[in-house]
Amino acid sequence: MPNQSLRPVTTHDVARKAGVSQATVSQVLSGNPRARVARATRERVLEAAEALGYRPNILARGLVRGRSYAIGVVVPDLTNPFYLDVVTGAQRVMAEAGYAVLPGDTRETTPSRHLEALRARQVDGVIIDGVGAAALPHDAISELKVVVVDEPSERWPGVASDALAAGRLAAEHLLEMGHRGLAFIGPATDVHGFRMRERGFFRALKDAGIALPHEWLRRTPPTVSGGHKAMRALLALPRRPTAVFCANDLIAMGALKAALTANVAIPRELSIVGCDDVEMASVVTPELTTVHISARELGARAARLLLRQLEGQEVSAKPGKPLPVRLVRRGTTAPPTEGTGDRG
Amino acid sequence: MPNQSLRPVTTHDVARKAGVSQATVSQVLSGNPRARVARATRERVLEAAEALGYRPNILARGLVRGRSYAIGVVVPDLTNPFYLDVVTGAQRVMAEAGYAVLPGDTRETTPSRHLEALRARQVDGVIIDGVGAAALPHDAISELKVVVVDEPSERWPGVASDALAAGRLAAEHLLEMGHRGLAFIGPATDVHGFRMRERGFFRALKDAGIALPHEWLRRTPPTVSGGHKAMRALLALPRRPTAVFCANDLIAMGALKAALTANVAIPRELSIVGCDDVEMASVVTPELTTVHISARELGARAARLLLRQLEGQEVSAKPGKPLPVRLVRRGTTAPPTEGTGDRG
DNA sequence: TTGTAAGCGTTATCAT
DNA sequence: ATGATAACGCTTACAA
Repeated sequence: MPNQSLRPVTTHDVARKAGVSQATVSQVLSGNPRARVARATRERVLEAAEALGYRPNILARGLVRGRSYAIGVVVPDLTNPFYLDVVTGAQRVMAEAGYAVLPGDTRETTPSRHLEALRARQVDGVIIDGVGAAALPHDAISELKVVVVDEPSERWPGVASDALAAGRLAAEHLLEMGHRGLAFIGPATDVHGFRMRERGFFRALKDAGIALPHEWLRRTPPTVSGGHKAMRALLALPRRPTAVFCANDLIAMGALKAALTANVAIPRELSIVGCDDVEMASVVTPELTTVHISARELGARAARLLLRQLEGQEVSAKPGKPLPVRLVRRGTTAPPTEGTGDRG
Repeated sequence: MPNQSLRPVTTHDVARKAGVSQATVSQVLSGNPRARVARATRERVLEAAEALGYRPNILARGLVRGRSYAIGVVVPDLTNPFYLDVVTGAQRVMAEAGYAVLPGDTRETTPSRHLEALRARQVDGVIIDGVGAAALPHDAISELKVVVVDEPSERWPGVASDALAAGRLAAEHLLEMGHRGLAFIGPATDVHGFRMRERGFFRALKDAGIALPHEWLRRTPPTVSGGHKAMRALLALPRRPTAVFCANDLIAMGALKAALTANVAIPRELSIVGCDDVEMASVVTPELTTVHISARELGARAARLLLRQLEGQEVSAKPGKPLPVRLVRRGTTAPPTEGTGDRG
């Protein structure tokens, strides 16, 4: 039963027990590559540490090394499973490297304020996703290694999903099925990822020679209730679209709910496609057709990129290959039915 | 533009600028209540700090005070919105008190290992929810302030929801509607909260003089896919129940999905009630009848209790009043229909 | 009222 | 190969 006392075991305790100096203990235990310690001594130290139940004080280590071995992850909404997965993905790779992750969202605070708190904790870096990093005050992140997700930047390196393709895939799927009366629901935002999804969608429409009446472009927060409201507004219109692309699955599920509640047959009368492919997308009924984006992989990539920086490697801000996305056909899309929707 | 250099501003820098000693700066800036500093000096220090953009190094402070001002929260699965909300609730109150929260789940690690990592980070305390704290090795949490959620313990203080009532409420609702062929889907677990939900349910059945055939008691992981599988098994039985209580909403939503997929009319042929009332419960179709438990409040209470301990107050392990729960009637429950289900 | 100094648990640079 | 020793940035007696 190691460490009966209340005071945590320190290198001094280990040193005393092993009959060596504290410095030697540190050499052995800190994994210093250039540590030249006699085999026998090392053994003795290791044993003593084991026996006493020694665990290094990461704070103390951080103090002298000037790092905290912790990073922050800032997302708009942890309640959105997509962002949660980004965090989870990052957490897994950071944990392996011995880093802690401080996740936080900006629902009840501003990104700047959040960054502020993170810096007070001396985090070594941050991963920023979906909060419009470009608009951040320059000094909010000085002294910090940064990786941005889904947002090109010449200040910081970043990782991205192929958001443009996501929007295009959605549009092409609907177009191929024969839809011509297309609507879009998405947030009014400066968040690059969302803008690209939107742009991809509209470009594909344009390429197909299709225009979208302005009342079929609905702005709404990227949440379930946002999607719900937007769909209700859409359904109240004199002319209804035959299909709608939602900028994320939360919106799509809210929209689906609203449509179902209004007794609109999905997908017969109206097709819906989402984006993200969160778990719930295949739990709702009918199951949501959506564009799959691997949030965990995105988070993992961001973490690896951040790690490279933290380890002192120079990392270019030049964007790498975006994470591929793919359409997942499920139950909320079908060819438009004769006699329903917009007849031009 | 404060702090152009790369080196973070320290109390020394502030001291130099203000023309006082570093110790005085500390007195002013550390919020020491017994600090006796001349008004003029204090002003000068504050100004200098402001001008330089000083921010205290929480790690260094922690090192001398012997605390890290960080806590851990351990839950089984952050992907479950219920647990996420517990974390969020805790995070809000901890943040106000200047504490960071390190959330983590035990999907890919054991609680012990996780606690281990947390201790290495010198967290000051942990909130443990849903991972069977009772079974934790005693020394995994020595030196740590602990609050357990939904688990009575004479070692640690805790907060709890009224899980017993949750199960009972579900049963009574079904019973009142006239159901007699009742099934249960829940995890095989030693997690107290789940056991109580189950016990509350079965007690109410017993009080009503109703027994449940053993094949209608399905054990499954508390996840969507777990619920899905369990429901499929239930539907494959020669005799089907007319209603089923699921130990949480994830199970319930999986079960609902499976039933719908099998063309079982919900709620006409089969009633389903869940537990937790996560956001998605009212997004699926039909909307899930469930028992509402305020996860955020639970997390907030746990945090406040932990805070009290961290501030040195003795906190008894005696359980307080459990967080009340309430039934939310929605679309997945209805009286049993003649001619369907178990006719005894 | 202010400054000096010790020390928190480490790491890392030296002599030895 | 090992042990003093000086940081790291801060708090907190204690001395002036």
